[in-house]
Amino acid sequence: MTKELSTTFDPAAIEAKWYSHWEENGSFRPERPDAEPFTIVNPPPNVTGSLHIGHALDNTLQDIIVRYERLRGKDALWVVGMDHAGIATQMVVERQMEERQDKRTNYSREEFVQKVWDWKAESGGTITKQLRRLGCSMDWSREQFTMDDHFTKAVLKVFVDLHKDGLIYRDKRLVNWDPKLKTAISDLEVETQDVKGSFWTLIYPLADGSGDIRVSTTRPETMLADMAVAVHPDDDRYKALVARGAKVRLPITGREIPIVFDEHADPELGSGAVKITPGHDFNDFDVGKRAGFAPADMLNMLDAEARVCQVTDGLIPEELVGMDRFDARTRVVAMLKESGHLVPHITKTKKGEEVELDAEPRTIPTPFGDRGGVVIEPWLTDQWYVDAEKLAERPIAAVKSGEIEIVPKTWEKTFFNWMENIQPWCVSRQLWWGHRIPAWYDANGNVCVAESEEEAQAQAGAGVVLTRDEDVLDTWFSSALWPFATLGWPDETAMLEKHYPNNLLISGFDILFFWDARMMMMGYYNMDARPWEKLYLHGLVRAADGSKMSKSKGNVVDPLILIEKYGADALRFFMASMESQGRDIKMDERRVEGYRNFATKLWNATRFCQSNGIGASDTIKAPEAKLAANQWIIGEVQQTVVALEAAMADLRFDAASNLIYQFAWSRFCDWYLELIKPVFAGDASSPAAVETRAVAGWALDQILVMLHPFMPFVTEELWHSQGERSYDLILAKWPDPRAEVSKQATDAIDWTISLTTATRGARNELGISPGEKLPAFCPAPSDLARSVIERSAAAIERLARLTPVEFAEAPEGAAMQVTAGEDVFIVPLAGVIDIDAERARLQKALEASQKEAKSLEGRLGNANFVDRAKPEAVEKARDDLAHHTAEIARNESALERLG
RNA sequence: GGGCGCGUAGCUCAGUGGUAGAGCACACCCUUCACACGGGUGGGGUCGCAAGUUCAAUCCUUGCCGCGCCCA
Repeated sequence: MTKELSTTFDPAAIEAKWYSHWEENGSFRPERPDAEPFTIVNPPPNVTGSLHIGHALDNTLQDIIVRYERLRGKDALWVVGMDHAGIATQMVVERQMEERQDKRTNYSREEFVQKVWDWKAESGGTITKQLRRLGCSMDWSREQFTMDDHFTKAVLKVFVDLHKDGLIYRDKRLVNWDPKLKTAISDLEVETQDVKGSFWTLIYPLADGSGDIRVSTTRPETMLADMAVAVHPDDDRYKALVARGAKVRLPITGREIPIVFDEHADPELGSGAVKITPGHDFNDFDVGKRAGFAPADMLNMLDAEARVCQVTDGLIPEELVGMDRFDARTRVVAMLKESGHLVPHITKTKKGEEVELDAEPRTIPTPFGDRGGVVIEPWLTDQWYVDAEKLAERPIAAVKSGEIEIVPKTWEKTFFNWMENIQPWCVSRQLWWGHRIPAWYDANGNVCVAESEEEAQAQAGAGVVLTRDEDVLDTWFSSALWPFATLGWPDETAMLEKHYPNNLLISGFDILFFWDARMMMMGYYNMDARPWEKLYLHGLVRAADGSKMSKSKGNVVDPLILIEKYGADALRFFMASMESQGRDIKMDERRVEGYRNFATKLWNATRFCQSNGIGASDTIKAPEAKLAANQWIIGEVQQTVVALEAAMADLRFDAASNLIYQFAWSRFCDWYLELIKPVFAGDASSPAAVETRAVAGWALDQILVMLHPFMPFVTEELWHSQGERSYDLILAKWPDPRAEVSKQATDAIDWTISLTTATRGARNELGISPGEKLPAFCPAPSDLARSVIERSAAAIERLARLTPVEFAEAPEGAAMQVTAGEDVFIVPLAGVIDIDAERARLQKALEASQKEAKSLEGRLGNANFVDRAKPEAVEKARDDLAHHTAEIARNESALERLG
């Protein structure tokens, strides 16, 4: 029994109902122990996060794939969970504390961490509810969190293993330091932005008073910790100075520093000499090391908040100590100017007047922390580093050999470029929220790395007092374990056995390095196998004007609002149909609206079916069909399934969604339903009506199944509205028509369609009412035309609105002419027709054919073409020419008849 | 500076070595018994520019112009 549908489709009314139905019934991961596994892990959203449009895209694509594979009978597992997001989460909780005039350091570490857990319990994980709104069918029963106990166990093991293998080590070197968050961050978390700045030139007097040397810098305050001046070894200007061991006496501090040779100095740039501050600049650090300074001896003039602190030689004037780095810059420049150690920059105004500036204005590429948003300070500290270069070897080889496929392939170059030039990965963070580093130190600074304090103690020996490392690990260190730690690793579980390697990963290209590449490294290292077979990278969702969406610009589009307006199905379909490989998606709300209309169209088509007794089909195989229209739609279903499967195999979401859209609307609704209407006008129990109800019900079911991955809600609702079902659509069987369709039948329908279209066009141009039924004459019908008209006069009457059609010469008089295939129909319209309009119409068609024919003749007359082109191309040209030649004749005789 | 991508109808986008398509928008017609969130018909594009390869280029090659992103 079908269930009557309301006349309008209201997405909101059905979405919540079906989602909870599926979830409560365990439909997202039914028991399929013997089925082939299909596994995909969801990029774990931050526990602090809420659903933005990028998540909507990413998760829609994954859900389409998972629902598709589930329908195809696989044991489809979509792993879901959240990331503890060290910095972001700690920031959220600290900000809340600030609002209450409270701060983290008012609490012990344990107390603070407990507060974070409290926060998570209360307000974390908003996004998990929102993913449900989108219809995502992940396995919530196994929801994961990167701070779960078993995850912590995995993280500790990886750290200890890497340490044992020498792939993780502690080192003193410059790191990217975020003075706002007071933690180290990795290279990837630094964003370089161009900032308007200045380029100052300083005068450094030689210590022996014999002259001076000039250096230029964008960061003059660092001169307080300068340890050398470098010049190029081939720079003749300075060879003598270096040879006699000349030294520089720095202004302000009075420190005496050497002049050294180093390739880093560029003779072409300014004076060719550069100041060297090994403790505060990445290049200078290397120069300093080459000049013989040990990292431990490098001067450090900034504290964790980037305020000036006293250096070990105590030469910074007291008035500067405690100053913020930018205030110190201003002050140092003023002091240098005052003492005559600043070279003014002379420039001309637009009017040509000379002016003197303290510095040359310049655009400076400046590093910013992606979280804290402040300028990053290269800072000398002890941190833990992962030997990324070593871990990158197998992922590089895997992508090269095709063991891991990156889709679209264009990303491979970017991947190799980064992986082949990878730097050590700084993994320690000076935070409290996260996986605490499993390293313990004795009083002398000796380190023991172990999975537990007991083991560390055992390593150190009884009685030795150990202190645990205060730092936590980079959040990406733990999320890199996601493809296997979520399956139970390091325990050897059945889940792990069955679902690792995963089949596919879908992520935005923006986390290719942060996450995807690191999953590859960790997958090979810990599992000795690729994390997934395929990596699909999609683009960004941009604002309607093509700009990046950002809160500060105020141009973000909230996916939940779109869902409320148009329904989750419409938003999902939009995402899928816009997702072509290698391109960003520009937001276009009109399109979302269009896909809402599509859902409504399908809804109404189903209502039509119901009103004609077309209900749920009970067969996967196509029903037996004799009628041409029924055979035709079965053939169309077959073709659509094949094309859809091909598109899905290639991860062409746009092609896949457009195929099902076109089939449902342009084939099923526009033609098939119209073609079968006459069948229901007669005896409802006739064999034709019985057959048609069976085929129509079956075809509609196939649409629902094929569309389900894209529009899960409306399809499930319609599925059940069609009658009793032995299973929900989410767990239905993928189409498998297995039918033979006669060419005669499909030709008949194709011909009917072309006759209908031609007649409508002619009527429209001649201003004849579209509904008016007209008699027609077909003096020389083809076999096809004769059989269609004899068998399906009702369809011709209804669609082309031609009746009766006589196989005879048309009477004399004004008439319009339409053609279908090679058949000519003459429709007498004496007294009604506008002869000039018909003449113009025929003339236009004649000219179009003449133009085509001329071009084809030209091509066929070219011996080069006939000899060298592919035979199919030549044959097609000949067929086309024959067709156009016949068209010309038909139009000419029609014009003749008009006189 | 290096790398990548894009430029096709008014807009958002597909596409193929054989003279171009979709959705929306637009124009006209239709309140026909599923649907006006609809039906029908139509207009609209020297496929960024130039050269080359080819019988044939929107598609392949090179250069240029414009736009965007990533890395240094």
